[in-house]
Amino acid sequence: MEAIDTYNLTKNQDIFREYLQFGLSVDCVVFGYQQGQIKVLLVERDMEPFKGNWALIGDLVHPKEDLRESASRVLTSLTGLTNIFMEQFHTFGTQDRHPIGRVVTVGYYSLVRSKDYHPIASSWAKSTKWVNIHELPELAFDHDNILTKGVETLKKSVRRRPVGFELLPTKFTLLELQALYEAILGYKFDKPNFRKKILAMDLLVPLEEMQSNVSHRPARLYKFDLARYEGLKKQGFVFEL
Amino acid sequence: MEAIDTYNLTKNQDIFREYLQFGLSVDCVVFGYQQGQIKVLLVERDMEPFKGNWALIGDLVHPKEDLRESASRVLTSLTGLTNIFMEQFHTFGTQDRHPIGRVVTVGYYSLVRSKDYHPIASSWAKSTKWVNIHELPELAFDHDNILTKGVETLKKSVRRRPVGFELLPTKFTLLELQALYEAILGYKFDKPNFRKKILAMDLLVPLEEMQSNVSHRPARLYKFDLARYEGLKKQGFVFEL
DNA sequence: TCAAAAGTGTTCCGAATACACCCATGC
DNA sequence: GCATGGGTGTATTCGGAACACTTTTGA
Repeated sequence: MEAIDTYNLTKNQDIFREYLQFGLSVDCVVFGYQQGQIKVLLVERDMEPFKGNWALIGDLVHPKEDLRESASRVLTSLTGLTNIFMEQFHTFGTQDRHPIGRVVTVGYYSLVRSKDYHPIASSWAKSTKWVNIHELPELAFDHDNILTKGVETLKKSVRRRPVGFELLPTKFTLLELQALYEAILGYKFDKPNFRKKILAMDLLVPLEEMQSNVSHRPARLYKFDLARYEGLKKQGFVFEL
Repeated sequence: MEAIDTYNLTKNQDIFREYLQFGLSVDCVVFGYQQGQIKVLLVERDMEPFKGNWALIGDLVHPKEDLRESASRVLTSLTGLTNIFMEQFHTFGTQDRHPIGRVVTVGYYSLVRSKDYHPIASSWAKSTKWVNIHELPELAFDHDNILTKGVETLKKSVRRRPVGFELLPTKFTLLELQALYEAILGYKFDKPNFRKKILAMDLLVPLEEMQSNVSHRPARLYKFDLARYEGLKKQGFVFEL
């Protein structure tokens, strides 16, 4: 097969037009943390194809819109939240992934604090729900694929970057943090060792505030020191585990 | 701004057509290792726009072609090589990245053994060359961006996965391997410790063969045991450093 | 006083680091 | 012999794993 010049088609608009036939969308794997479980936000489709099926939230990219902007719009329009952690992880572009035409989709994953989230009614979603990532219904299109890859990405990045903090309320106890990591990674940590390690990084600020109304010794609350993290990162520090 | 239903436009082909206006391309950051340096393969553009500028190798994705397939085709058509290591790393889609229209590009990076590589004449490339990643000429389009991100990706993945082996000839000495890692990461390793660590992983097979015609004690040659690596990986082993 | 979780300290082990040193070859 | 890189051994340090123990609250 002969290669087509990637970038010079001015002189041959016909060929160019032939190649300008792709649809582009973004799909977001939105993670939340509830009842000790990592969950993902799904929407129920209200139209064909895949009517009644559950799907990731996503939309076609507008012609005058950057990718990230588009993903951000999708998230905001459905959750009402702005400034959400969001990162591109993979692009899916097999020919047959969309029944209507050639649509390539860019996958983003994002992390939201469940308490901040209040779903917004939308023309394109019948309903939404949070689903445990191990108890998924069948998903529309190739969204199973996308979701699987998104979960893999989360698992990898969570040990290398303090993304875990995005899922908790701003004030949290060390055991809550530990439980979050355990939920994502699927294995247990030793409590004393986890504490030591995480505190040794000096990224957490102990607050005066304590838990209340718990039938056991109340735990100290901490918050994440983002500014300090940014500073350390510049000096070559890498968060790990 | 109102969200458009991502996936159901059957009933509204006009709107759908409006959104099916994207061009899609792949660009490959091809790494090679020569004279102790990590280099990247560039082509000199022979047409406008950016005529005379250097660029990454890439092409528009054909309508009936998967993404990976497309990247593979680009590589093979230019290098004659098949079965090259190749991995998607990021998708670039700002509106203005291509002067002719809205073209989104998917970035792949790949690793080739320089000795195997023999450039193939092509209609779309005037000439090609290997360039040290720290002495780059100005690049066409947003290829500087893409390249920077590709180098970052290589640096990250090289410590976590034995990608380094793809760049060396099949038989190599431990110091060659060490030098490769040093070139990629930009810092030195302690020789005894590097040896111990890499040998302890049990991924290298010592060969009977030795270096010859060197004016010092000849080093033993090793080869990478891919089968063993795949096996260990299944048992949860992670290559590191 | 008891359950339940918060929180601390200590020991042990293995891996990473830092070196010092010897070996084989070409010239 | 000597320069050059190949290759080995060891002492030390540091961080992680394991685990025992004390503390504080509500009921």
